[in-house]
Amino acid sequence: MASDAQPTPVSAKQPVTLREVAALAGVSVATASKALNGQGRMTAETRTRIRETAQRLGFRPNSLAQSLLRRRSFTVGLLTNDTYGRFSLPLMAGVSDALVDAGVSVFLCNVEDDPRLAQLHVDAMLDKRVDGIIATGKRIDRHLPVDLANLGIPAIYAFTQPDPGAIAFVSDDAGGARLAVEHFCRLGRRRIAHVSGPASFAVVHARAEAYRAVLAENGLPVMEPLLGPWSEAWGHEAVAKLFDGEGFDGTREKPDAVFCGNDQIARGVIDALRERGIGVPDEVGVIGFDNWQIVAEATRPPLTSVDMNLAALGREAGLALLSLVGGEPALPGIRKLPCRLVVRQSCGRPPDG
Amino acid sequence: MASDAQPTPVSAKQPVTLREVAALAGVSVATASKALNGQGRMTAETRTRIRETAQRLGFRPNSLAQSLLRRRSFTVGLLTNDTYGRFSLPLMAGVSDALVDAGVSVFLCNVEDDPRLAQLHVDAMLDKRVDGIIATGKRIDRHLPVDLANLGIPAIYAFTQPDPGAIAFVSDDAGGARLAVEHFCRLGRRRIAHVSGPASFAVVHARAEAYRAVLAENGLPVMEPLLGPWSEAWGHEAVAKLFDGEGFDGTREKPDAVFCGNDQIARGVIDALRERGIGVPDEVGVIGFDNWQIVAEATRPPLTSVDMNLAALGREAGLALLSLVGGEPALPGIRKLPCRLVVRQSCGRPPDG
DNA sequence: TCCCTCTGAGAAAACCTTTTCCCAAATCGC
DNA sequence: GCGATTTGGGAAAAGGTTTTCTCAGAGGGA
Repeated sequence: MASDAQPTPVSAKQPVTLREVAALAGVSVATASKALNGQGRMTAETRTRIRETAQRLGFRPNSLAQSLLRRRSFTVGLLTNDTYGRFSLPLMAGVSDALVDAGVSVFLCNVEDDPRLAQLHVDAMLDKRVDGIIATGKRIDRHLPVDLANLGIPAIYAFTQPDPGAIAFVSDDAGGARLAVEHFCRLGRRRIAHVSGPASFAVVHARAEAYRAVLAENGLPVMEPLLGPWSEAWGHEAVAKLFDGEGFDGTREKPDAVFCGNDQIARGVIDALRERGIGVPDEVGVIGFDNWQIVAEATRPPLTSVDMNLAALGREAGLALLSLVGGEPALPGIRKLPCRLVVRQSCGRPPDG
Repeated sequence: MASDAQPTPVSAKQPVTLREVAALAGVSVATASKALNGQGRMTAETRTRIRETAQRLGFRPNSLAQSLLRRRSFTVGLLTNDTYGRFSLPLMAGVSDALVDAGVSVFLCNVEDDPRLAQLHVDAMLDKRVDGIIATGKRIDRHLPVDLANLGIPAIYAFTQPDPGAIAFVSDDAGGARLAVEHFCRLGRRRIAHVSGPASFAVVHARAEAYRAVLAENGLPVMEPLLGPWSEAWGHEAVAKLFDGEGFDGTREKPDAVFCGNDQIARGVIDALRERGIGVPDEVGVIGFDNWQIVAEATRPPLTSVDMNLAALGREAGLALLSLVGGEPALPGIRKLPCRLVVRQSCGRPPDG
């Protein structure tokens, strides 16, 4: 059939087994296995002959058989309830990146918020003997609808509420807010407002706390954060409240900076300011949160925003799971990963730029 | 240890094997297997005793062992190069949905546009004996950087360029464009412009063709489509060209409708029209493409848009792969799935609404 | 020459389940 | 009561790999 000096292996319809390699090389499967894995003792000649035979046949070991024997499948499950969201994408990419380098494949499990579906997926993962599970979500303060605590395999939580005693990676929202507000301070802004999302989100409070703290540290007036939906429309509305209302801190002064809870709100704020003829960033600086690139770059002017480094967060989670699977001990707890400020043009330039 | 009338099985650290079930039930593994699978012949009493034992121990068969034996892993690989995009998400969710119902798990393979990475993933899938592969992308007219043709397992393409002789599911872009333009016609719009993406995209031409065809069928003037980047900024620019330029079809008449190649362009168009004081939808109707919900709902007024039904497309792809894996024959070729028009407020109400 | 040690390689068990074949006991027909 | 069939259940192979144990032969020392 195939010429016997074939350089590239034919991709066989039926995968070639170790037994076939061994037969063709004239040795036992045991010897063939050892030759290919660098184990055992044999003549160099035997080893290379077996290796060449394997190469020629395009032999690749059956992972299923290996996994069965080793009790390690080099596979993990990735649970998410953020199917349509933009948070899970970079997160998943980060996880996947970290794992593919270690030869570990990732099962994608979209569980929505359905406990039945979640349990279905978890059971399937367990049956397929995944080495571990990573749980990710769209909200830091919400549980996935399934318990991952006593599965007998390690679990890591990323950007979702962990079970007690587990290991979780989340963004440092307070730190991110600090980054934004301190940047405004450095730029000389004095009346910094905060427009954020619904009070039911934990991150809203974390960011608001940090906002207050930084202003206090800098001796600047604090305006009670304006809370509403995570939408452009709310950004518009908030501008009306900020600029038609009582003004800042009881005085009649208007804000010269707005720190927004996400980029959609920021987009609404910027559009509303423009419609009022208020210059951004000259009269009012705006900073968003999430660094949703496609939105941040489409605002006029392009939006400065806090990036949660979700891909990096995913990487960390992946690496942590790997080390857990490898048997290394790790302390439970929540690890907050720093955000970074992506400066574009909506906040103004540094004075000594 | 555990009380022997335990209703919910303890999730054992070490998964319990069939051998243990058999031992506890006082039968051989063969009998135990047959009892649980409804095979073989035995007393009803024996069968229920074995089943209850399995239940009590929380026995779940090891998929690895089953797969090894059956030569079927109930697992498929999902290749994508659209990590950060919004197209792959609904697509992947659709695929996942279709497969999870059949008890099939999905390996997520993010290959970017890196042939090395793609080959790495494909090899890993093959080693893990996936039953099939689904290839998805962010562009209908681009290949994934790897050849899926002679792998010995079935492959289905969804929203990406297939290998010749393969089965692919794509959106019917021409049909989608038809939907939009015909809707404008029904609403009585007479001077319908088309602002779309770069000429390097196949869909741009498909949609432009359909645009021309519908206008011709209705005896309406055709304006050469305006091509540019897929961005809001281009939408702004295009409005300038449309409303400052020569006007429609050589006359000085301005468009009363704009069909846009995606929702971002449409958003730019609507914003630009508002800034010029041109009423949407009263003076000019606007329809977008992609139905990117978060954008479409944030425009003022909310954007009517063509939806490619990507989740349904993913479902179809998943089901097709399943039937291929099941051994059912299928004709190669490209299946175009219909789009649907999601009517919001940017296009105006039907005359006899 | 004899005994011991090393070397190269194979046999077999293990991982866990499914399935085919087989066997002993029980039942049936007459 | 005897041969034929059915019934209930077990033994073993298969799936592909890894690893431990074993063993035959070769070489070395005395």
